[in-house]
Amino acid sequence: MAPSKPRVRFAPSPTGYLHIGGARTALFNYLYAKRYGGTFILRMEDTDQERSTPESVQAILDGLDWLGLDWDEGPGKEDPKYGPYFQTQRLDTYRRHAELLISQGKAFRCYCTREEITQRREAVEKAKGPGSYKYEGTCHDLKAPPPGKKLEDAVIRFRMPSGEGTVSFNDKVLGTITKPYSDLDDWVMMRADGIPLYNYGCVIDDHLMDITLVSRGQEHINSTFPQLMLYQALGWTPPDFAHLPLILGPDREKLSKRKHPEADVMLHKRTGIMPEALLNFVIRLGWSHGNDEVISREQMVEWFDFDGVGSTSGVWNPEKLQWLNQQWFKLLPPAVVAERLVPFLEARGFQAKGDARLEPLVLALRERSRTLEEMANTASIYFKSGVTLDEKAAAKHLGGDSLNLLRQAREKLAALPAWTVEPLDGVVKTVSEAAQVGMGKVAQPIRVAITGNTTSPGIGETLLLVGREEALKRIDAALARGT
RNA sequence: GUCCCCGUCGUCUAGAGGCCCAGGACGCUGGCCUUUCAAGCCGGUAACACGGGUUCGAAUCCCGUCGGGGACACCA
Repeated sequence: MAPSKPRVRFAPSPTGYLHIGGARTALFNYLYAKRYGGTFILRMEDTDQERSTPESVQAILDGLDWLGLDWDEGPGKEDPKYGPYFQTQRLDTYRRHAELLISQGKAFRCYCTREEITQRREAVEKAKGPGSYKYEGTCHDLKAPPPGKKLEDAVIRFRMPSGEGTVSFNDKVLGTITKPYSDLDDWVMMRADGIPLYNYGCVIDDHLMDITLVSRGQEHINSTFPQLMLYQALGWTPPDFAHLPLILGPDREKLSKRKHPEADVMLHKRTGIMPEALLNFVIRLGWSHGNDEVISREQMVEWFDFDGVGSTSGVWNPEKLQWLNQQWFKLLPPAVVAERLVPFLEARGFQAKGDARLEPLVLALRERSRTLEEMANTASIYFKSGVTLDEKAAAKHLGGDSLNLLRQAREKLAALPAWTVEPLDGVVKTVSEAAQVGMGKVAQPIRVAITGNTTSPGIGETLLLVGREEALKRIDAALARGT
């Protein structure tokens, strides 16, 4: 059903970090391209001179890189046929097409100043009449600059066809959407300085780059109509469109950089969410495949299509994100998780790289942690020297009889030929059986002594992770403290 | 204000006229397991916005109401 070789794109404007909505748009486009053997293009819409920065370009590249969303064409992967993928490097092209449209009477130069337009708009809005402001057509039929104005002062406006008419398109997720000409007006395509505006540059590029399907957020639905008018004026066949449902913040408003810190993709990297989990979470916001929840990259590629995309906006759900992260802890090879954990450990001042305990540590903690940050936090007691005892825990488990049991366990532990899980756990068993008490009576004092607290992985595992020397040292400290 | 989109458990969703007095997942919660905490397993909680139609039959189709969101720039 899909075009045999779709060409899709992700076209962010580099005005800040890569945000979640953008990441999901990129994901969907990426998956669609992969699924149908097409091409995924990255195009930088850097025409906003005030806000675009090289740092933002880098931030977006870094974000996509972290998520593993690699592009086939774009910055660093130029294709000679399509030219540069930064809009500011394509200015000639926009100018050329604008001149063509002017010569055909499909666009015109407008000399109204920004101030004048703003004034008129405000007047209309104040009047509280029905409808919103529409350009009055002041410069519609000018053949030359009016007195006191120069050709270079003019912006270029699109000329809406006169008369009745409607524009419509069949959206791949929303179905047919129609709008009457009367809702549209002569919009600005290009500023006097030759910088194209979104609706203009976007169309020119999408067509010239042979884009077959434009998938973007639903906030762009209304801009599709003027864009369609442009395709028509240029005599070009428009691509297909697929408008994605929005992602909402906890306040149920569109997830935005301004109001929602969680909109920053890299924030999640910093808090220890893994890309597999973030992608998994984000794809389930607005797309589903039956009852599947935990979905791998391979399955996404195999299953994704726009017919699975829903039309209702989804609310950001941090609990589910964390749950998914834990699922991925358990799905990924321990070595991979360990590698990702290292920077978090190092940030806490531990020399973790190359430590042989890393993988056992992941194995022990992945069922008890939802983020790498959390894992690193609970891991810190295995890297520190010595331990601070929790008062309540010590009071409960390091008194009288418990101390005796701990002493017995300490002797057996010290005598062990091999410091591995089974014999370690065996000590708890032997000591408790000999003393005719439950295993908890023996395990808890040990646990408190070596971790300072009442909760940890299994005693054998914990002893192993702390290490023979350090464990005995901590037990001795606890023993000494009790006497 | 105008235009556009949307409306199934608190949240993400399955559902494309009878399989649904609505299924899964997160969360919350009861139990089991158990040397602690988790994890796991078993169970519970909770929804078709409302009102009219159409139909033998509607969460599914139509209309209206209400509610939510988005867009209305020489930003993208």
